[in-house]
Amino acid sequence: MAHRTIHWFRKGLRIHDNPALLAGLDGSKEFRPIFILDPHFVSSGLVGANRWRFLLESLQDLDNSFKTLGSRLYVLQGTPLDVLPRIFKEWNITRLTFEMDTEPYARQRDEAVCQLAAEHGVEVIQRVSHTLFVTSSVIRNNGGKPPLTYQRLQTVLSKMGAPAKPRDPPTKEAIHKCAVPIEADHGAKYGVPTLEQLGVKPIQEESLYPGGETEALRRMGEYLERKDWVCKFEKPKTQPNSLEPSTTVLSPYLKFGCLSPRTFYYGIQDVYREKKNYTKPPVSLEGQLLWREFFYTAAAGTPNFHQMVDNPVCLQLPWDNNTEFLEAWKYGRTGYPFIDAIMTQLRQEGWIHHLARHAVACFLTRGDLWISWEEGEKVFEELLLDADYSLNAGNWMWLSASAFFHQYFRVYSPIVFGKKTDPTGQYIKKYLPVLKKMPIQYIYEPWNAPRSVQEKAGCIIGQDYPRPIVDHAQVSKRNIGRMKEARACQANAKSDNKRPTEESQTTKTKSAKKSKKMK
DNA sequence: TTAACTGTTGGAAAC
DNA sequence: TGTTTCCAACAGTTA
Repeated sequence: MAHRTIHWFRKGLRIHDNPALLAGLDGSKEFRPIFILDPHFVSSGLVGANRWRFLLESLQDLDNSFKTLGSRLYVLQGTPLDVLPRIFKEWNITRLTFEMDTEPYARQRDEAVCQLAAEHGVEVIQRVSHTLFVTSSVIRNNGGKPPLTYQRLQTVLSKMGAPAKPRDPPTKEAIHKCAVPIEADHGAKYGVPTLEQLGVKPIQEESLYPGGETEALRRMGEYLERKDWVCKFEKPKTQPNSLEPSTTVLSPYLKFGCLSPRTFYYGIQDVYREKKNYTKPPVSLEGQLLWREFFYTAAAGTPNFHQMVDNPVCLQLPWDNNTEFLEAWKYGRTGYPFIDAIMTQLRQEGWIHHLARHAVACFLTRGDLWISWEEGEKVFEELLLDADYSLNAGNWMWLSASAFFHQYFRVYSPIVFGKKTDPTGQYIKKYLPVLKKMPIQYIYEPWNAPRSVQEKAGCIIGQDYPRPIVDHAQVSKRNIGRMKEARACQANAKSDNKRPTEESQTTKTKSAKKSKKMK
């Protein structure tokens, strides 16, 4: 039987290595690729202008690809649960294909969609291609629990063999034989909307990192050509504050699935095969893809991964509520130029280096402001082009020493850390032009500049640029103490919970004595 | 010539 | 994928 199929793009905005798309084309007499855009989502403020633009550019690129293959992308406006039943009927659909998504929101949505499809007699095909491995298989191979250390993940993966090889994009013939003829008013009815049409005001005039599969593959190719660089890549040695990115900036493309992780993975393997020596995970380029896999697997196997409460892997901490501090951090007004420059780059460009994320995340949470990592998670979710449920939550827990990472006394200094790779503060001057004339010996701590120096630099601290909102030396010390206390408290609670079962033979008074001793 | 002093470096430990 | 402090070792300087 020949199908009338729609392939539903959500992530996976690409035609290369797209097994669900290929499955949709197979055995179809009618085929339409769709994307569902919910305009109500625009006003939610959850997605910043830069990422909206990235998405629209990616859709435009997808539409162009289908054009050359003899079809078009159908962009439909509304919610999936409204749009899908309508087009099931209108187009007489018999089959729906899409890429598997492990995020809780997506799972819930897809479950409802599967039910809807069943009601309409529509067959559903899902394929995994957003991660290197099938997260549920990794979890199964680890005894039903997600690996919670990188080492453990590597052990489990070593038993699972290599990731599946990427699939070729569909041929023109494969599409041609089932593409529905495009109507003259396709653009008006199903075209990709512009930013203006969505009512989104751009932050930058042009995209520093344009969205789309074409740009993703170009960018990947550009970096893979630098074979020495690929083989010598060590993430901790790359710079958080270089004027141009010191890493690939492929993360937004992986987030939206403009680039297949498997295509990138095998691209890296090809380079390694040519050279004798190359770096190894976790610091290598391949290792970065495995970090992504690590957090995807952890998130897929942990309830409430994006929040502290009812999240079994997350340390429970008594964070402060402090709107004033949070706003200062969010808008780059902490008075620490290194922190403020990073937050400015994030807002303007939608991408900051991994270690820059470390610096500002540590500052917001356990280092300085003692504000919940969930607040930072929300800000990153809005502003990052590569904002990704699993990686965002996982890394925020890591940096706040709430999960995965526990050496809470390792605190980044908002003054010292940036100096190592940018002693003259070029990065700060680029993003905070108000400090352009500040002499380099004061650029990381301008409040120490004598009044005459501030005047000469045209930047009075407390007037043209804020005074530091906290004294790092003071608050970081206090926060380490709070962290120590919270961890001791939790350790006690844990052993108290365990005791009755462990010592079921002994009397209650004995265990009470013991718990007193421990304090 | 050398003991005493100063400053730098690097490694370990503490936070 | 931290930073600071402390101390020993060492080199250079001084009286």
